[in-house]
Amino acid sequence: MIRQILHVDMDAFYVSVEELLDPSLTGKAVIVGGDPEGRGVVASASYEARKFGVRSAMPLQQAKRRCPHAVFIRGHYAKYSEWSSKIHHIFSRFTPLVEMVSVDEAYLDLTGCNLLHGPALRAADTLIRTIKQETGLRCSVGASTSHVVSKIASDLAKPHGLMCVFPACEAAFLAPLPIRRMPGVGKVTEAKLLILGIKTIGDAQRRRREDLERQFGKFGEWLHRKAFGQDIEAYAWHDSARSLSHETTFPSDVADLEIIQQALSHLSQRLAYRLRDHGVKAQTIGLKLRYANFQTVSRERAVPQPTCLDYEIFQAAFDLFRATYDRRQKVRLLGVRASHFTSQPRQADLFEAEREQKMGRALYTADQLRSRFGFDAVRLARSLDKGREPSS
DNA sequence: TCTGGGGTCCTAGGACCC
DNA sequence: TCTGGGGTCCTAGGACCC
Repeated sequence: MIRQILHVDMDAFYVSVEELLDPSLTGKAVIVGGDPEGRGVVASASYEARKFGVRSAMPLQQAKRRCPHAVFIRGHYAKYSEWSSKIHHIFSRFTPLVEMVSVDEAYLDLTGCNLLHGPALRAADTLIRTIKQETGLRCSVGASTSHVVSKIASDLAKPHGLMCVFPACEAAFLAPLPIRRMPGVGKVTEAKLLILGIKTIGDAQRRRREDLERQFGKFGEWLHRKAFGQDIEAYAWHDSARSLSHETTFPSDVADLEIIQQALSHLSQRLAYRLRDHGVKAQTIGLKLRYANFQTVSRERAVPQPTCLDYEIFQAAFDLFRATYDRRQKVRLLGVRASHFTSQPRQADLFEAEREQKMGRALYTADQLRSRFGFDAVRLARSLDKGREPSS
């Protein structure tokens, strides 16, 4: 049976949701990301803003220079998730085999669904219309026999388009495209490939697999296969997260230990809250530290006992910080990461068990409040900002 | 130009064990 | 005294994606 894979990509998703929330934005240059004077980057830009050269991941200050009249919006991320669920729901009506790769992107496996939805091209067309009709959102779709090809096709179809690559045409379709079009080939890899004379996907097709493998290891073998539009596996698909993290970039670089401690505490609390929400404990806690000069270091360490407790995570993160920090430099960013999850209960002596139970009760109450009123409704002592009343 | 925040995966060296 | 080889785990860093 011939595989039928659709890749669906929402057009300017965040901006489009903002337009639904506030129709007066429609047709304007809109940039979601935050304060244009701050240190953020563009998360999503309307097509009107893109006319001025504004792109995703561009520093907001630069976007402001290119498009001074744009409306800058911080972003309503909870709303984006809601709309993402609505879209997911529509996808599920076409096939049970839906892989949401991010809030605004999914693969649909329609293999064997011909009787239900007709040929892939028709099914894709119906899908685009249904989404537009039921949500007001627009999307682009790629259709082919594999994930890579459909992904690249939907990219070329943007905005609001549909591109179908018929069976046995995959390699010929890919051949003329620049190698950078291949998902997984970024700036760095592109540069390495160019040195070897691989400018297009067709160039990669003409190399011997063994040569690519010798030069690039596992990646070389991967590239050779993908260049012909072949997927072995659908996706490296995990239903549970492998790591969770929070990080923050300060509005301006910081040397004050008090502020650093507060930030680490706040990040630890957010992280712990999410670990409990996922029902897991972390065996490894990590710290990310970016200096003013953008030099970035990370440290991680296995903790004595798996944990999901605010204070223990903070302790671990702060220990790593003290062992790592170079006092001569100011800090731009701090991050805390948890990984190596276990759902196993930990062994604790009686004293520990009692303490943890008390702690657990307090945190349970805090979590309840947070899920109703938002994370910052409850703050533990260390991250209470000086001179500011806690919000509850 | 001045570089977010949340993730995943891969590589490579060293420790450690058999 | 000089010296294996393989396997796995841990940690740090980096490329990439949205």
